Amino acid sequence: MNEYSKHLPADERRAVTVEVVVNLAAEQNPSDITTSAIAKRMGVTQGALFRHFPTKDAILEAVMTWVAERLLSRVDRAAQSVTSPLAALEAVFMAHIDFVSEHPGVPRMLFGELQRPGETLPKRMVQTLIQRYGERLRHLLERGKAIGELDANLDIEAASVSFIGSIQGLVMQSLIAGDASRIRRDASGVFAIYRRGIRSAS
Amino acid sequence: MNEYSKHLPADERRAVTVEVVVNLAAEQNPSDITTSAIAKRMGVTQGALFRHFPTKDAILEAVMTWVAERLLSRVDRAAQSVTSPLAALEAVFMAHIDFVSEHPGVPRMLFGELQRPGETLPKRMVQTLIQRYGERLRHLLERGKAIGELDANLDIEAASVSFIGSIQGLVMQSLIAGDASRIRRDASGVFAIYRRGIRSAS
DNA sequence: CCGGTAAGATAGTAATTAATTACTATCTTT
DNA sequence: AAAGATAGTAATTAATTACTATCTTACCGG
Repeated sequence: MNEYSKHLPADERRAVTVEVVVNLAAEQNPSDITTSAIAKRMGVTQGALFRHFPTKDAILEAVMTWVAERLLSRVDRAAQSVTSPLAALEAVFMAHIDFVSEHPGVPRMLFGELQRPGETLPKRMVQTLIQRYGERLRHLLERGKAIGELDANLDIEAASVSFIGSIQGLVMQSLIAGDASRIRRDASGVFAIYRRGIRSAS
Repeated sequence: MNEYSKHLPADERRAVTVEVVVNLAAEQNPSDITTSAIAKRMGVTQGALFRHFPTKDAILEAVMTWVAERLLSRVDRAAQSVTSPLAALEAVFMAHIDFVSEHPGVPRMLFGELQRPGETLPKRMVQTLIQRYGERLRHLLERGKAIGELDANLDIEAASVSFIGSIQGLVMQSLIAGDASRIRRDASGVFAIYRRGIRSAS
């Protein structure tokens, strides 16, 4: 009765599909994931996938929905766990790091989607996700500035870009080292520099 | 007698090929660049490519060599233009930003290569490039620490990752906005936060 | 227990990919 | 100007891609 049994109800099959894509993205270039590879990993024939999704892009859409829900809910939970904006930023950072440590393929999928030419739906979903993520960051940064916790002259936009960039840098480093566990190990050191860069002088 | 004329000498043809790949990478997902697309852009048939390169990967190798030479020489020149390590870091940052502004496809190609499974030669070349880049950064960071320009407790490794991450963050931001010129515009603000994060308290 | 249906298998399609072939056009050298 | 070398063409290859049409099986409510 595990998820590898044949003849799953359609919604469970779709859920399994999404998980498999996320797992495969951790192992290879996300844009090279084929429907055959997905089906094989599920223990199902390739054609069977199209019982549940009209196109491959529909699969990617489902994955993006999955990512957006999981990531944003974690980030929001982390932000609400503390009152200080600066502490909230750190909690968000670590929650994000936890997320990408568990799912190393996700940031690479997002980055890959952004590079696709034209206006695909999955690409739009990624843009929306990062935009919403950025709003939360800017909100925290503004609050921190207002209560004097962050530098009065802080460039909010640059701070938001740097925040995401710090995570992206950790992801890239783990790719070079070929070691996903590096992300978590180096995270606190990287955030320490970032914190020093944005907080008030006092 | 321009570069689009037919019947180029082999070395010129190879040089043009590399340039075309770099340009194409700015417009689409680098891992989706086909040999047909490269040939078409050059005004040559697809098969002609294989007169000058044994495989597609050989083309990518040539591109990586091109990138490594250009990027590292620019970075070294920038670092030598000033004596202060902190000023050198800023000069390197801006030189790197200039480079990716002129060649927006390059950081995406590197990132994409790193995601390929197995041990391809182009992938190894990217790892070597970034490793050599990191050595230069760590050297500057150590020097800055030694002369008291940078924070005495600075985590060199984290500072190196953050440096590259800051650039990666700018690249990602420009992808989301679909506007390569954003990289240059936001660069100084992002570096300002980074500088604040690493320099000594005084 | 049985009949209908949802889920999967089988076996295709057309398009695209990198790479190879036999041949031709164009330079270069003597 | 002849002859050899170099560079490019056009067509074709096998493999792989996303997707589809048809047949078969397993499950579930009565």
